[in-house]
Amino acid sequence: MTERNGYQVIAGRLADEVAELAPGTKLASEHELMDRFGVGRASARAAVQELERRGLVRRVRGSGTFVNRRIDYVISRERRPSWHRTVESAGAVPRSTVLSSQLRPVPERCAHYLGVEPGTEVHHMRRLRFVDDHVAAVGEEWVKRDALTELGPAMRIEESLDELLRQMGRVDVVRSWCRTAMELPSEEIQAALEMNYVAPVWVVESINRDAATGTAVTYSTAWMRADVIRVVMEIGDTEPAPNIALHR
Amino acid sequence: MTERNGYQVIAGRLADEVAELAPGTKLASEHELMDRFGVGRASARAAVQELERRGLVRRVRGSGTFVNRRIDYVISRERRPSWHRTVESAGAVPRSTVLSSQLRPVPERCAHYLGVEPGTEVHHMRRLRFVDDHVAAVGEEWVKRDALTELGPAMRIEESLDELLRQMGRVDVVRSWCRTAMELPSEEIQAALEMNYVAPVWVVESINRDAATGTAVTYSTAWMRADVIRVVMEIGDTEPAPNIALHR
DNA sequence: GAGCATTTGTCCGTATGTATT
DNA sequence: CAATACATACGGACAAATGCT
Repeated sequence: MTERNGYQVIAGRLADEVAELAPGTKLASEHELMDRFGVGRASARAAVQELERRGLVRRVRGSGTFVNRRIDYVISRERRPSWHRTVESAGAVPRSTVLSSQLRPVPERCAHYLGVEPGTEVHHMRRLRFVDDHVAAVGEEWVKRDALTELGPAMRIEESLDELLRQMGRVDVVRSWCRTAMELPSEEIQAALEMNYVAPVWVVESINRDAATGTAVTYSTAWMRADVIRVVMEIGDTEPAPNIALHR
Repeated sequence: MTERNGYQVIAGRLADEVAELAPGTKLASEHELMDRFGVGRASARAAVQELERRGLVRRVRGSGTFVNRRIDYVISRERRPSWHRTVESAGAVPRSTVLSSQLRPVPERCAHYLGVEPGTEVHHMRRLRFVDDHVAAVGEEWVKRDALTELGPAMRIEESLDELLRQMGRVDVVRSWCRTAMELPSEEIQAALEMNYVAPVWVVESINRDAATGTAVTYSTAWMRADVIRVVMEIGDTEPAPNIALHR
């Protein structure tokens, strides 16, 4: 008698093992799991899919199953989130590419946020963010022209927009408003995030304003893959405890 | 020629249909889908499971597959979230039950939050929340004794703790700090939420303080099923636009 | 570039278990 | 008790992507 099996039991066992492995490590293939646990392919497969649902592994057709790494992205009033710093401090390799950068007339909703007439030309930028060369997020940013004369060449570097505005434009940008939720992505976003399946993604909208004048300067929306990023959002005037371990 | 199929295509078709149906409506069974789309059980099943992953349906063994309803739970600095009001305004039926209510010595972390000695006796309460008689959330609340002499009998009613403190205790409670994230639930929480599978849940921690004195009065943690509740979190001093339709 | 083995993705048919009605 | 419906499982097959030769 081997033991009572069931794919849930196998998944639990594998989950324990995966917890001990470094991100990127390759797991046993479905065939190997079949032999190891004495089950059919359906069960072996179901177990690994269970791990995928839990966000513990990432599967690549033709290649294998790998231990996943998820990064905490903390959003709070005070903190200025930097993609590179966040990813690096998690021990991963950050990268970002500029997909497009140009002047564009603002769509209606954005115009409202920035407090300008719809159709006004503002800087518009799309960026892709990577973690360990895996697509993690796409973002869209709108910047009023009076905050910055030109955006294109300056943004070649891997810097945050806030940083740039503080240096190039002489604006002290502070977060004015931010909303986070999860949604099913549009097909466009899904394609940009290279998701070949439908799953909820984080949507982070934010408005930054000039600390001096109080007027809105940038509006941005970011879509983040939930299997790569875990958004943690904090509201509050007090930092309650430094030693909170949220995710074991 | 019928058409090219694939469970993703079937799922897409079904998703469109489900969008038109009222929450609670029963879907066609897997057998019926087999006949309708001319596929095997595996494909019909995969399609419906896809809808479940998207949060569009809820499946009950022995009973069937039903159109799901997900409720937005908005957390912001200003707003005092009321379970009953939130659920009701979404057109659903709220309910909550008190699992336990007693004086208990605070655990370490909570003591730190409330600013009391570990082991001090405070009110402790566990509540279960329902939406349309489906388990939606479990919460744990800690209240300092000086804010309220007795908690038990008063909380039989379906009211918010904030409300009670404002009436019984003469305390004006304001949200001081709040953190939201998603985590894989512990087995205990999973059981309380009646989840027979493992999936991430919302974790909302918050500290409320007396507006007058500024000292912390309550600390609470809530775990919410992501298939029932969608947490939206807002940080900000401005309400940017009244007409934002987040979820189509 | 072509060819090949590996690995996951999709699908079929069938069967049995288990909860609900 | 019986019918229904979802959950789990087996074995087999081919497709598609990847990586190596």
